[in-house]
Amino acid sequence: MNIVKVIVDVPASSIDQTFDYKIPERFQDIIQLGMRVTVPFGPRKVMGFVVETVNHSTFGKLKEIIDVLDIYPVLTKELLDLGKWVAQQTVSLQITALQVMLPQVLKATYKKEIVRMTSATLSDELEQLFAGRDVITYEEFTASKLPYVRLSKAVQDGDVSIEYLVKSRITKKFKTMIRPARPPHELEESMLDLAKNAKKQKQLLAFFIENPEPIEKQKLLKHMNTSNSTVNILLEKKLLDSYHTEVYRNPYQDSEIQRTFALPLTVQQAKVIEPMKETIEKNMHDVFLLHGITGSGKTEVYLQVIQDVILKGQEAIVLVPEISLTPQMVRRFKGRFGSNVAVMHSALSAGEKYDEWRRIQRKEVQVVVGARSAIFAPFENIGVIIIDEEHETSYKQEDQPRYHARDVAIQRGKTHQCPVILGSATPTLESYARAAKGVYQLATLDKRTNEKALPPVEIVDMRKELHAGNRTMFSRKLKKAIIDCIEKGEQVVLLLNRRGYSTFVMCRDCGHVKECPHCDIALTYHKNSNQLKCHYCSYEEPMPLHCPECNSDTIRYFGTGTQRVEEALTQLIPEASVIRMDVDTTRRKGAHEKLLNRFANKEADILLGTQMIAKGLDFENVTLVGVLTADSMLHLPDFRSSEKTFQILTQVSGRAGRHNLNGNVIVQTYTPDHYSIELASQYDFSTFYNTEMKMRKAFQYPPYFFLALITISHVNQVKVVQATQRFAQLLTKVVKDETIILGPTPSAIPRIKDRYRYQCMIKYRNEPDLRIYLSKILDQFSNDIRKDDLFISIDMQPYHLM
DNA sequence: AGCACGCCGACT
DNA sequence: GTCGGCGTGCTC
Repeated sequence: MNIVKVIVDVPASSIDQTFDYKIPERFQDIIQLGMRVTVPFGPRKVMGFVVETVNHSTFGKLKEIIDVLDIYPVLTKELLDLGKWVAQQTVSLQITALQVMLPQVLKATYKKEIVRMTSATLSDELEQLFAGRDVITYEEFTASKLPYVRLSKAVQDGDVSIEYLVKSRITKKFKTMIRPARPPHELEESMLDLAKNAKKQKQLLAFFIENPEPIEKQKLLKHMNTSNSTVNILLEKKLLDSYHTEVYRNPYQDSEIQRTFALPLTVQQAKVIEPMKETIEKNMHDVFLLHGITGSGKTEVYLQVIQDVILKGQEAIVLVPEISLTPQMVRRFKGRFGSNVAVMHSALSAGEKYDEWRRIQRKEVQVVVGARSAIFAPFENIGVIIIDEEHETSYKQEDQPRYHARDVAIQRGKTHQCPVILGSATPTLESYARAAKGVYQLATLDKRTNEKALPPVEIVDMRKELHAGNRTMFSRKLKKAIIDCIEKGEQVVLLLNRRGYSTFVMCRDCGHVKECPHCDIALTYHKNSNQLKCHYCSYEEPMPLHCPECNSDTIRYFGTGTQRVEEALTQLIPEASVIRMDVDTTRRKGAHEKLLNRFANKEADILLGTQMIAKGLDFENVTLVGVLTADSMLHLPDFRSSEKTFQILTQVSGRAGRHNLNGNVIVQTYTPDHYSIELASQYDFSTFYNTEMKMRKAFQYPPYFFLALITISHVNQVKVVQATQRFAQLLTKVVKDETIILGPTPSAIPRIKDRYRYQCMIKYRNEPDLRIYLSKILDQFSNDIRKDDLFISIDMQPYHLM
């Protein structure tokens, strides 16, 4: 085995294959599958992953590996294979699929340097540039505006050389440890030799005689109430010894979390958990769809399943949507499994993520709780994979590789022969349909653990409010309920379903709406800065005083941002104190938790927010949940809009009356008869499922059809239309007759950053080779992509049709 | 993707 | 002759 096959870090479709390299003698015993290496690639030097070791190559003139970047492989054989699978499934590049499995710090960065190779005098220009140094950066050369030929000439003459550097961004954190340098009895002897007044030194030695184990310097100083100098004296006398050791950054201070133990299960929970445990016991793969209403104790089921897996010596992956990965949630897992848990969360710093990842890699933990990308945790003996809130759209990655964590989970479940548990109060139609067909095992929890009924939901018809002369965004009923609630000393959660709504600016005289000059989308008004901003590019401009069209001064902003609701709320109910949660108030790290803590401590009567307040929050004093505009997302051009509306209403309703107090839910809408709103108010999932399935069937959408979305963009509109047309035609030739190809149609946002966007939708039932067709067609466009700046994106099973 | 190489046209 | 611009082809 002296040859390796390497996937190099060059994201281009023509490079999406392995390249063979010889292993030089010095790396023979070191190199392993899944390690990162640097290799020569043309004139450059790039990072690559070793994906195979072989004895011979069909390629003639092999180059040698330059360097090995890892001591331990960063990817297992399983993950290498999984990377290939992900790339195939999502029609993306293998290198992108492998990169996404690793923490950011392991991604290589490249630098070029120009190194002086001779002591002889260089040309005047170069001497000036080097200014006495031996090495300059390539950027310095570019900035000097010297012709490139001067450099290439000097390289040819051997006067200078261009060095390609591959750097990694790893940072490690160290701490100083102190330990006795001699055995206790020798320390005791030394203690007698110390000066009489050396009280602190004696105390320190006494401490180490009692506790000979190494201790962190910081802790020692604090514990002994002494200073650095005392320790230093003892270090100099060689009585103590100090050394550095690496510390993992621990974003959650474990010690403060109280341990919890398995709760007694309800009859339903016990019944549901049985087949799961059996599957784990027998090392079998199966997919369970755990359909459990809010408060039915899904988490306890997860915890006890994981407990079994740990006892078996296996590992567990738990996926949680980004927004519900709150400290509350983390505490539940750390409380049960202590430091045996790693947490993977996007709010962690790059260094923290790397540390958590290494704890997994080194098998220092058996459980990982994390958002989407935690599905790639480098465990080797997985016993269960759990996906909580299975319906959450954040499990689908929006950029390449556009994978869905659920699909990856099932793939890994198959290789590890372990169960996958999908949990939700409102499963996706896709999953529920599979459960109905018997592909997944359906497990139902329809009783709450506290035996309390779900809070009653009241629908308020906002059209009637308007007719009755109420022009505010609060119905009379909701207003009264809020006041009553606050009077009783209880709290309110208000959901502003803002998607599809934003604060756009319109002239009341002529109806002119301010749009972004680079994107076909209305600008959004930001009150703090009094600026109009585009949410798709970085464009911004000051809020105009007069309409640019008719010069009228009646230009105003419309829509219901959380800021406006807050203002209206304080006007309507001045005595209420409000905490507002949206992207603006939660941008800062930790802000999210702070706001929630303030609300939990009853520092405010009302928590007002967007989607992010609908998930998993549990406040015992909340008895009223209000939804201001239930139907705001219903009119979006998205075939899942009914499903999403049903989900969010069900989720947020579950926030009321979770404990001793009884809850109430008020839902305001302009379309009270819509089935998603009506059925959500009755918590009737199965009727919703049946109704929605009929719609999906009629309109040929998932789960009856699979989707693939091709989006093509270019600055020239004609070119985009032509390219999209051609793509559709090429595809039509190869697919089955029953497969539907729609388009070219302009995308929902027809222009972003001055690029026109057209798309083509593929609806299919059975096209085993579709991905191959797509990549072949993509190859036919390679010239346009490379030279003409054409951009083509392929999204299999898209979530957003934009 | 990046880089070299080669050809061409423009400019000194 | 010198330089930049751009099309082409290659990367184990």
